[in-house]
Amino acid sequence: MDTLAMPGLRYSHVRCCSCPIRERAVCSQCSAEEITRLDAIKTYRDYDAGRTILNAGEQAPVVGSIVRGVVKLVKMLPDGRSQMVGLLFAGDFVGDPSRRAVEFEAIAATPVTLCLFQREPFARLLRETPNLEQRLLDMTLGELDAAREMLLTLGRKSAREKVASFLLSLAGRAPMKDGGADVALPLTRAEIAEYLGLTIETVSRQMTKLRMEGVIAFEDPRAIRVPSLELLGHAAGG
Amino acid sequence: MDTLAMPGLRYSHVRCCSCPIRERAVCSQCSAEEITRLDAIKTYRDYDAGRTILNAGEQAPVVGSIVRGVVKLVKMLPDGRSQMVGLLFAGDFVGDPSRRAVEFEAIAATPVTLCLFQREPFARLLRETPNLEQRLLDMTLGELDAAREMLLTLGRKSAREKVASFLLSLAGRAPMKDGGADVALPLTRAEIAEYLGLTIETVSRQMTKLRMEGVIAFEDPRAIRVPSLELLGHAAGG
DNA sequence: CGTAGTCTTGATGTGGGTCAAGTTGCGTGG
DNA sequence: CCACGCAACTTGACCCACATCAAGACTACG
Repeated sequence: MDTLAMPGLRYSHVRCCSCPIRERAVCSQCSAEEITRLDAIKTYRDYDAGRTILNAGEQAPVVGSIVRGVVKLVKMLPDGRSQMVGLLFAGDFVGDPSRRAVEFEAIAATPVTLCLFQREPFARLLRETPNLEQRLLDMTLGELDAAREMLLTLGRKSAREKVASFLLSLAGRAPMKDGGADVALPLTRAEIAEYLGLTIETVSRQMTKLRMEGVIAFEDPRAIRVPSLELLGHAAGG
Repeated sequence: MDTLAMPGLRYSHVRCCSCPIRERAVCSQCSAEEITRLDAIKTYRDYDAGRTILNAGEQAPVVGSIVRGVVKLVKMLPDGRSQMVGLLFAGDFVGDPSRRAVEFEAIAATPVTLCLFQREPFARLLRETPNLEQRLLDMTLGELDAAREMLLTLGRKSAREKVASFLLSLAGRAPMKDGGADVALPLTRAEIAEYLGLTIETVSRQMTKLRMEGVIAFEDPRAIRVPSLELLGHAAGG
């Protein structure tokens, strides 16, 4: 397969020791010897924003760690309605190493670099490497917690609280500057709506309202400043 | 502690080999020798319906398998709004063996029997027993899938579809009788509403409507008959 | 300079929440 | 045995938050 001929799908190589997610990815608890074994079966791959990484219903041929960028997990109903069911960042793990087929699409929301493993060899290594399996279990429990937090948000929060909650979760990852946070939004309004179970228009209106009230300030439509995390947290419903 | 003095909290003992969830619980992949080690640290405990098993915010002292009954996981907002974020059945695992504090309450929705382990000894055994850890990872991935399915339901489905989806998921566990399913509802209307992000009244109205249309039939308020899973599936939005 | 994508804003409609009343079934006590 | 209280459930009337429909502003790009 001539990958150079495929737009938005490029390969590159990085040694694990200089990998930006070495400290927090699924491999973070591995010994030097274990890292060597992982190194032997890994591939780096780049995806353009919008590109599909895994298809719903298929048994994914690969799993991997996000080295850079944001990946969204999207579920669809037969009539076309869609709901984002996960949002993954650098260090997070994509795919299911057991035989199970994923029941959602994984799509690059921004330009993404993955550290990919063939599913089968990785699953075998997983079984032989407790450090790897323990870390994956821990990360999966973390994902489960995050999904449950989203259930509360989708089930019980108002549109205003949903938008504030989303911005707050991003602010938690953003660089702080004199008491506030500068947040670059990795998602379009349509994607935020898809994430929060709302429409584009409602998201836009709530962001405008939060801006009017001074809870957030806009640099441009895709970048906000949060002067007080506490204030935003209050708008998020506690 | 004199447990006999505590109403709704009784101890009993069952040998693992005659345990009803031996084939599907977290211990299902364990060897006879590993089961012996689990047996040494396990306790059976009964809970009356409504009793709290784990408190939100606490580092749970125990984890365990559901031997019998239904456990609900509930998250609360500071102002009192609450959302069920999980519904667990016989064989399912309750609690987080890693140090993380659970961020929800686990409550017995029906009379429940748990096979309990002290968290620390179990976590240690987990690290030394790949069969146990692999099974727990697999079960956790299953829970994550279920949570993501609920995200789609809460985010995008109508009240009618939500109720139908809930009944359909129960029908999947219920005994079949000539093409249909007889479903005993383990939850009150209030709990169903808490699960689906609705109010009691809306749940009641949608159930009435589904009954009028012949999608379901009532034995009594807590038991329904589903003549056609396909019909119900259609009402659930596919 | 035109076209397309993103975002905002306004007008209107509706699904489901809120409030209120009533029914049913059950356990408790007279 | 019935009277009472309580919890679960149902049903109706009304209302509002958010969806829908529509239009327009802004930017990026060929």
